[in-house]
Amino acid sequence: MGKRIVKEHSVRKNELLDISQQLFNERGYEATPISAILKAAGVAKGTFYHYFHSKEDLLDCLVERITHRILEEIHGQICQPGLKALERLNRSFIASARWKAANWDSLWVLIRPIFREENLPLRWKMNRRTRQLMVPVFSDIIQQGIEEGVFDTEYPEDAADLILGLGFAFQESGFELILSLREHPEYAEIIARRTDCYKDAVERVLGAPRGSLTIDAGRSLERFRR
Amino acid sequence: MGKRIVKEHSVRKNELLDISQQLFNERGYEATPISAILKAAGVAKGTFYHYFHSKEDLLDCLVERITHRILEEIHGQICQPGLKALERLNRSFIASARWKAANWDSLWVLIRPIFREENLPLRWKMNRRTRQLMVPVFSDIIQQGIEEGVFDTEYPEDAADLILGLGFAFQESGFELILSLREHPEYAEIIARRTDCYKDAVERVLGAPRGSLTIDAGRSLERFRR
DNA sequence: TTGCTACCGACCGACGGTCGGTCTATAATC
DNA sequence: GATTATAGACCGACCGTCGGTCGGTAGCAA
Repeated sequence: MGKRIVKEHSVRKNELLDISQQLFNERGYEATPISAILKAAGVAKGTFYHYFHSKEDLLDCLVERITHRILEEIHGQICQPGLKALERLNRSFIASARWKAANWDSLWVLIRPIFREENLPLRWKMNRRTRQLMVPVFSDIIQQGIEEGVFDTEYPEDAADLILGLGFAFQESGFELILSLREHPEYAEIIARRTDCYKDAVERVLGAPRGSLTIDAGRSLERFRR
Repeated sequence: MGKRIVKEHSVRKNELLDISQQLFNERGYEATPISAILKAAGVAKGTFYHYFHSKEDLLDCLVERITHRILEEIHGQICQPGLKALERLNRSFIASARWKAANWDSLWVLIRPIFREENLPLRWKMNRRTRQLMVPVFSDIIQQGIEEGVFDTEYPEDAADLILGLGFAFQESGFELILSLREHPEYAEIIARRTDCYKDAVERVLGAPRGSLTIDAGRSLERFRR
């Protein structure tokens, strides 16, 4: 008979989310049985289902939490009035990169499995949700940029969606390279080139002047090399 | 005691692949237990594992088969010598669309679940593999286009990858719209606009002249309306 | 005392995967 | 041509694990 420890609803829920996130990072979503979460949390099966309808519901909650944190990070950076569109766009790239860097730091050893195939559902849901949340933001920036005369595109909203899609596509193909960076250090060059290409593509899609954007994957890549 | 029907290796394997593909289309990959495949094929558990290492191995085989069929379709269209780069690119878009149209026709009623979330693994693997197979093809075309002076980009290979990624991103965001086309016929306009936007984006990324590409999602969309 | 909610854990059906073994078509041997 | 040997196609009972259920219990507040 396990001892009964009562906690406030939100406390326990966040506890379960924390543990799940960590385990998913370590082993992957599908490879992590609920039982492992229960054991790590010191909680019974029924308790889990008191907080989540299903395993997938847990994943959804996790995605919601993570994406909102990212969004807040970005919002904080670009919401100051008086910023030019280009500056806001660049800042959002930086904020996103910084968030990733911060989290990758705390995870580091655990990070690799995230990119491995088994975490596809998590990554996909995150991308999807991020897109939903970010399209209005980007759309707004692009609109502003058009008015400022630095961007040239017909439909800001669609352009926003395309850019985000482009980002994820870049990310996906980049992961494979990043993962094999240890065995093939020369890939670093390819990644750098590809990032440049991505930056260029975004500029072109937005009709922005060449070199007006700043995207550095370099920083966050350094730590993968060792 | 089931009767024992012996067939040639490749025959039985393709039979299993056909049945699996259909069932996956109908119910989704995860929601289709191996037992259902066995029942539909009139075959025992052991037989299945005689042909496939695991359920995921089956999925991989399926993806391999499908992607190669698409690639053949495209290859057949663009391999004729004497074609200009623009023509080859446009033809590959058309071939891809035609292949989809042909297959969507034969499935039609069954198509919706393919786009639903549960078939993510299949779609993702298909995209990934398609990208691997298509990058050299596109890269080649882009290289030719640069030499012909119609394209302007620094790294053909990276551009090819980005374009393909862009296509999948476009696809992903488009699916949601397509699925809700019945309830909201007005979305057709949005889809058309977005397709135009996508076409424009590809042109820009390639540095191709405006309006030089032809991508019609319209045709294949018509049948979704009813 | 009552009632609400966090919590428990035995239990279930379904699923992916294993395994020892059987049947059959073809080739080798006499 | 009959007999035996070999390979591999095929079988289905069985297993461990997983996601999910359910009837009930402990703690706390009114």
